[in-house]
Amino acid sequence: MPRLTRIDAPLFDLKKTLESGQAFQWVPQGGGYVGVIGSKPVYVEQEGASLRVTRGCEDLAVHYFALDHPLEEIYATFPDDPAMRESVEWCRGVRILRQPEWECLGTFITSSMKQVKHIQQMSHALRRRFGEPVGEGFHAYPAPERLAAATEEELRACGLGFRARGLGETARAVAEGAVDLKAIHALPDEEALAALCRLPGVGPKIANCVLLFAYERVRAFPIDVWIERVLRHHYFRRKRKITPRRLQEFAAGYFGPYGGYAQQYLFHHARNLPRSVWKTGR
DNA sequence: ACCCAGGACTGAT
DNA sequence: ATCAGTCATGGG
Repeated sequence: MPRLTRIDAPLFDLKKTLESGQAFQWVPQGGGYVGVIGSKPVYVEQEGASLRVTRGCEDLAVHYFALDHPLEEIYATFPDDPAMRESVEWCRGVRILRQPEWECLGTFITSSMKQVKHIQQMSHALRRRFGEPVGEGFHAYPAPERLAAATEEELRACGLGFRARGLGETARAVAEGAVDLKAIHALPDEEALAALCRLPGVGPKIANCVLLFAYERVRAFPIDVWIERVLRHHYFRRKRKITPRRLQEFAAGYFGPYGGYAQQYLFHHARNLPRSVWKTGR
């Protein structure tokens, strides 16, 4: 274990943040977590209102864990309703990470119709198989050039199934320069969403995840099966015919300028409720 | 053995 | 514009 440095991390919940289904690489170890930020192997653990991280990775950690996000101010913008209050109470301290663009895009392309546990497995398989070693047995997320050069069979061997084509083709588009992931930062939300949706294997849900988790578009509101359940259950209990399009419009207007944060809290809270909650009502 | 998962895409109404 | 069918895989 490398030497650790303490950094301030008020109003932060490391465990819930890393287990809330936005990043899929972190492995519990020795009371903390191990993973890779950029190209550095990192160990991080929480101790009260501070973090202890691998020496030399302090700045990386502050940026990656978004310790500068004003959480209390963000909570104050949330709508005041029972579902939102319960989610904030349970998820207090969860932060929306700043992940590298390609790493986030790639992993979410593989997320389609997969449970969080499976996404973690595929992500680790891809790193081990194609990622650059960064020391201590860790691997960076494989560069687009590397995945572009892989055959679809090799990608499928990592458990990707039908997602292999999307990941390979999108890797190719990025590697060839047909898409500039950095340039998307300069686009307004709608155009950035459209740009991502043009990539193979990327639709509205995955594009919104990437906008939220890599482009700091804290208003982006990805709607997956869980969030759809939450929205229908809490906000459209009696209405039967609500189209996905209508749900998306409601979310954009109702949850405000930090809708993405609200979404993440609703998502993580709902996923940790007992199954029996969802059996009745619906 | 079944069920479902942080969906996208295609082709038919 | 909606809608069903299809696409693979593995953990509960």
